[in-house]
Amino acid sequence: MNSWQEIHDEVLRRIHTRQWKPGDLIPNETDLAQEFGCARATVNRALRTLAETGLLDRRRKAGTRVTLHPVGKAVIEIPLIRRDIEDRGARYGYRLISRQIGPAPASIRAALRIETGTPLVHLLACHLADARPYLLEDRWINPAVVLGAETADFTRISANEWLLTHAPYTHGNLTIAAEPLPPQTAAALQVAAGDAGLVLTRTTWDHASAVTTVRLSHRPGHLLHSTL
Amino acid sequence: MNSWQEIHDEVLRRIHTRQWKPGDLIPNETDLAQEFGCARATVNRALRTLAETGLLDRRRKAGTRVTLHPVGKAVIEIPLIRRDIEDRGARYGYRLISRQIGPAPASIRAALRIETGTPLVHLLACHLADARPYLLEDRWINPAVVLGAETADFTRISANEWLLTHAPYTHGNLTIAAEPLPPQTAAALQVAAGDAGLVLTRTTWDHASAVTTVRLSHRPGHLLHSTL
DNA sequence: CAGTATATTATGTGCAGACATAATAAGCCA
DNA sequence: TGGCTTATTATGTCTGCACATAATATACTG
Repeated sequence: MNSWQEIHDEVLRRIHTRQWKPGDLIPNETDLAQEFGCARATVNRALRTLAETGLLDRRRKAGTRVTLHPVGKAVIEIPLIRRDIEDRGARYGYRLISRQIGPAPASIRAALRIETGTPLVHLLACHLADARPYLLEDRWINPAVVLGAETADFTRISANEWLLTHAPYTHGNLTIAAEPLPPQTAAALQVAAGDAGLVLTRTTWDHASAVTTVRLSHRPGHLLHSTL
Repeated sequence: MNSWQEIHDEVLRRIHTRQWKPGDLIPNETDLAQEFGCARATVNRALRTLAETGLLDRRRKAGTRVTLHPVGKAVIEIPLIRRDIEDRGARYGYRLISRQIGPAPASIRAALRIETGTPLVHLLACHLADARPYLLEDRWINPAVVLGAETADFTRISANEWLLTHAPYTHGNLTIAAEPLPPQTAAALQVAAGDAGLVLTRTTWDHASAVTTVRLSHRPGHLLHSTL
């Protein structure tokens, strides 16, 4: 027992078998290192990893205890839409519906924390799986931050793909909602208006500057999948 | 520059400023350690962390390169429902609607990979925020794995809460869908049938044994939030 | 020239020791 | 007793070194 993985698994076993119950204080790193016959750094790596997954609570001086109410963390991977579709075994297709440059409505300006009058690039595009509408991309790009956004040819390459290589971001946020699809969206997806669709809204930032905000509307029945 | 965080940030900066572009091979750990004036282990920690977030691709002997198409990873935290509601500043309430023990329908048996005839505990309960329905919990528990599930008093404590301290799990999965809420669900949530609701379905396992599967139906308009 | 054995190389990990840091406990003084 | 200072303790991290492991490049052999 001298690899951090083995120690990780052993500690996990003790938590699962309730040898160490939620709320319990577990032995300190030095003692565990002695028990397992390894260096303290090795124990540290194992416990740190478990703390990152939320199973352990660690505080200097206070010690390490088993988390009382662990919060499950589901990681949702958000791949390139092309990849997403191809990974499902379908042929990828893309069609630009509209492209405009001009001022944005208040809701978009608020999301991007941008001043009135700043012109944005607005794109509406449909991603197809086996020639059937798969999802609608409604995107606003801040050309003041993303150089070349005004001149890029979005009829050939999707903004989703173009931005990945032309507009790095430092952070962002994502909201997931179930919404009755509005008429225009439903029409583009070739479904009935008002059907329940999964809508992801994502806004990304480069430090303090808003890069882009996008609203991805999926067809009714679409599932988002993740492991715990 | 001798902490792994500083090195992490500096490497991140070089990726963001495109000093190192997607697909580029970056210097090896030994060289970076020399450049930054620190130990190789320190560089390793920084690069390993970046690789975990998906920004770097590392392979033995082949070296480290900037990921060509980084996959965004959104972490969705799934807290105890009580906490979720209380964190939103509302008063938590809970009401058990029904409790039955018996055989499960085929769809549930399939999800849990359980044989015909195995009796399961079936619960239907409503979680309230400020006395208003917040979400409906439709749960099936495998009492062969979860000791005490048949006798626990679910009128006082929600299964959501009880299981957390009585039924540890090793892994599980989660699917997120937008669905028109069926009449019974809508009635329990006091909304119109057919409205678009966000439905999370979660199944958890203890090694090879299914622990429980649950369907959480949110009120229309509910948002799931996450950072990138 | 094809196929296999061997060397090389970059990352992955372990160890012992040291110091840093945060949080608590103990001691002290008014 | 209340509030401040000081010791103690567990985790956090860095260093220098060693060896393990995987993937690739090179040399060799039939």
